[in-house]
Amino acid sequence: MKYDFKKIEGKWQKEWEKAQIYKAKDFSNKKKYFALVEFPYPSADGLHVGHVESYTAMDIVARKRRMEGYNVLFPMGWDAFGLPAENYAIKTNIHPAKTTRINAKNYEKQMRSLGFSFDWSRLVDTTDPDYYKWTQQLFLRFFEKGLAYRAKANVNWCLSCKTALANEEVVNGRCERCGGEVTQREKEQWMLKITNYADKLLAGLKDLDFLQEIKTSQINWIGKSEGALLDFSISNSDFKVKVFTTRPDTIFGATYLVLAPEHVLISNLKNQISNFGEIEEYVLRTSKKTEEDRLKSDKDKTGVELRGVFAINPATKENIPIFISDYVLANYGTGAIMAVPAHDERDFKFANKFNLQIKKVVEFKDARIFGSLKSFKESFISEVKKKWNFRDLNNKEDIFEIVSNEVKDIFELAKNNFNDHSAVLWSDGDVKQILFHSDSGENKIFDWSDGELAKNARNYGLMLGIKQEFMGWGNILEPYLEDGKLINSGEFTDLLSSEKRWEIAYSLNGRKEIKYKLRDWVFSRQRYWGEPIPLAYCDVCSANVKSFGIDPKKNWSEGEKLNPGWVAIPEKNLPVVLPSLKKFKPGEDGESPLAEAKNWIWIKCPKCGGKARRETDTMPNWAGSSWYFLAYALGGSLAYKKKGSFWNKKKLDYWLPVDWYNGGMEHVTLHLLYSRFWNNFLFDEKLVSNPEPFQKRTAQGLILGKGGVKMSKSKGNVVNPDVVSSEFGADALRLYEMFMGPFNQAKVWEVSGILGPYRFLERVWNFGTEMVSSGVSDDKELSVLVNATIKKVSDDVEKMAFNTAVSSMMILINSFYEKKELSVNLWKKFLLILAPFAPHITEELWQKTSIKKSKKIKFIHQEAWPEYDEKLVGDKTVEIVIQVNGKIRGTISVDIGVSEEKLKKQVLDLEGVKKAIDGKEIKKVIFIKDRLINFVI
RNA sequence: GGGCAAGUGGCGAAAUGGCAGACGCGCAGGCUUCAGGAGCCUGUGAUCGCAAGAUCGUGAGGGUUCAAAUCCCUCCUUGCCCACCA
Repeated sequence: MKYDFKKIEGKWQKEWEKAQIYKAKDFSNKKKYFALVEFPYPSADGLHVGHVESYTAMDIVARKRRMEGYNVLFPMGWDAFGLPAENYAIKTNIHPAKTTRINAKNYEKQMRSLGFSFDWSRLVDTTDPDYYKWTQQLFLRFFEKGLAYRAKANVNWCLSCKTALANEEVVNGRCERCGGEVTQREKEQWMLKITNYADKLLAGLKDLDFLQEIKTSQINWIGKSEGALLDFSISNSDFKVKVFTTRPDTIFGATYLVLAPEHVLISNLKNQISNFGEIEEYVLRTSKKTEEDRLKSDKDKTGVELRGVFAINPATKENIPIFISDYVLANYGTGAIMAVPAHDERDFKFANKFNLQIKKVVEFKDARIFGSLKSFKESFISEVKKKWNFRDLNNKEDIFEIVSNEVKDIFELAKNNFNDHSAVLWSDGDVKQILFHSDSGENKIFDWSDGELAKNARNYGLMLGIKQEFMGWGNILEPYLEDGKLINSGEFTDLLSSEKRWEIAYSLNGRKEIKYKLRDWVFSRQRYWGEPIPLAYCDVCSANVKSFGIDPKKNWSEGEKLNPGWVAIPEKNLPVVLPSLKKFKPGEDGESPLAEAKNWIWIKCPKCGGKARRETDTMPNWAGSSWYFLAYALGGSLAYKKKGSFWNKKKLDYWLPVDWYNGGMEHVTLHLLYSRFWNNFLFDEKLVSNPEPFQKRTAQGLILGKGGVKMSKSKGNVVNPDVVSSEFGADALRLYEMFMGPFNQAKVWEVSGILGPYRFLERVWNFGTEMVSSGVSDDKELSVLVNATIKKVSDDVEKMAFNTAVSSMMILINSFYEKKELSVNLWKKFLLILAPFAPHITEELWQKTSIKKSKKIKFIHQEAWPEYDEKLVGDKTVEIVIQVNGKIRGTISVDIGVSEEKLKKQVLDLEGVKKAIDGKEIKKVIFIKDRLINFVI
């Protein structure tokens, strides 16, 4: 009988669907397991092979968990708001809701045909008004608690289209559509105060089982840094400049200040600045700078000095110049820095360009001693290696380095151990000496604090890449960025910079301050195809809030107090449904397309009954995906479409947190951070019981097209999973994607690669239909191998080492073929471990074997995951490697657990070993039980 | 410029201190077949050798170790993410 995957796959997909075996039950005696994959944006192109990779992996996990007796929730949905649907609508005038519906249907069909065990009854769709009603309601919570506020933020602005652009629409600083120039333009927008949660989002990571690189990217994005705020007075003025620095210990080396071009001090000091015209011009120029220009000017720092004014360094009391430059950002820290060119790379570059004083205030704590290997006798090298941290720097001159503060001892040792080459040893530490053994046989010691002598020493042939500042002469060539010993620092001189960092700050009336790179989340988009922001603006209420201040009788929420005039649409009027429009294009003046819906905009103010205008901006894509996992737990569309209360904390408590979340590496910063932020906030609002939504998070590697490049329509290298599965079957496609390579690494799609897994399935089919019979009893060797494979596959799935799991099953079927027959018992175990990977073929073959069916259990996917017998995993005998001096001279097969003595006798009698040892004395024997024996001669 | 990965046969890769190249693709040969982009079997890192076997071999160089693809140092290359974050 031929392996007819088309017939088999369709048949079982229908049967499973009929029996509803993947439906998750709220509450159960079984332990729950929530397996989550990122829900896709249903594009017109259909499913991508990258989706298939992620879904197959988690499908395997979900199926295995069910077999292990868990109550599993493995849901799917549509993250359907987005730019492509909107752009398509602009082009064709077809409503995005319609295209979305068609695309989603196609996605569902494709996913079903691949046999994923999703619980389709819980499907969610972010563009469903019944869904985004809750997205809006949750947003209003942020608003009511004062976590949403209006502020000016930059948007990408196309000068020729006169519209705001999404980041995706800006390509190399130009508009994707018309190729016009893109600049930044300020616009008032809604912001979410994610920075309030910066600390929680950082601390919360600690106990989570995320891949380390994912944690790192979250940590870096939050970017916590601890610094000091310090005041610099301005000479002849009452104004002060506050600077933020992480290195207050270097303040004695602060030789100038730099302000961001937007800094208020500039206008405050207008009358005292003699070159104000020049300053104004610079400010104007930088404000016009596009992203592109800034990239170009990366290397070359620009700036202008504020002439006529000076700041006073609070540590040295010296007058220092003030500059403005766009390398200082207005919206980080205080928008002003103290520049320490000797110890900061950017300040160093700037100082060199403008010829400013560079003052060194920190130096290396230990001595760093360099020498040339050729200069010293073996005895010196071996002695030094024993006592100190010796590193061979592997320059052509064989330079080594020792980091130590025992310079004197090392020099003492060196004196007596010269070769007769010219010898070199130098140090930049406490003992500033150079030992030198000249060609004429003379030993000389130079004190290098004496610049002249040291220069002479150099002429003897000492220059082997010595950095000049180590020698204590000449200019500083590069800044020293690390901690070390303070110099030129008043009372703190000779103390350690790391220990005195805060003391120095406090002594100058500074205070500690924690800053984050993380900025508040710009939550407005000037777009049609997103959730309307459920707020309205009312002039009367604005005046009321402002004039009454905080009047408790008026019942103003925090958000309404924070944003005078802005009032929430009441819950009973949600959802605020997107009005249908004729034109979807963003407005010419930077307004959202919704501003064109004249009938929709004007409403009765929910607060005072007057005239109010709706917010016309919509929410960003990230909104709907910030809580979709909660919607699944709450029952999905069936639940949110039903009247009555959708939010059910008992269900959330049961299912959350997500036990395992897998998705793309491209979403491990923003989406992950945003959804953790929402969940943390909902926890504070007592709407959920865990601050952290995801217990474990992993990521798959990209699947690339030919030549290792990203798959894209324009390159014509997109692989359609439908085409592959109609030729080789869903099981073969699933297996191939798991077999391709390490799950978390980027992999290149190779058409011919699928043949291996396909042939494997054919072999499984042929063996199962022809060579398994009830008359055969368990073969001993095969029992052992089946056991080992169960263990291997069980472990590998947990590690996401799917490629080696598949290969171990290939090895197993190859061994079955070698024996030419197999017992039903072992065959069933094999089918069970293969079932999560290839659900259809295993179901068909399972049904063909003589199995007991019960009312409850009809399918292989309802059976229990096979256990392995630890005693049967290994063989009774084991191959031991025999080495002589680390080289392999043979192997020997012995009983497991054999002792060193016994093995030694046996091994030394072997011809090959005798020959290798050649009668020499055995100095040492290394014996690793059941692994290896190594004779050192 | 910064951060994070990764470099192993003709190719995808395995081995995370203990027999480098499992498993698969491709290739070569054999069996079977009217036929095959089918199935089964055998071989397949390089060099030398009829063979047994020997030597070399995991981006380059060095170090630690009885033993290194694996750990440490320096450098090179590629990919991804981020752009002056004090």
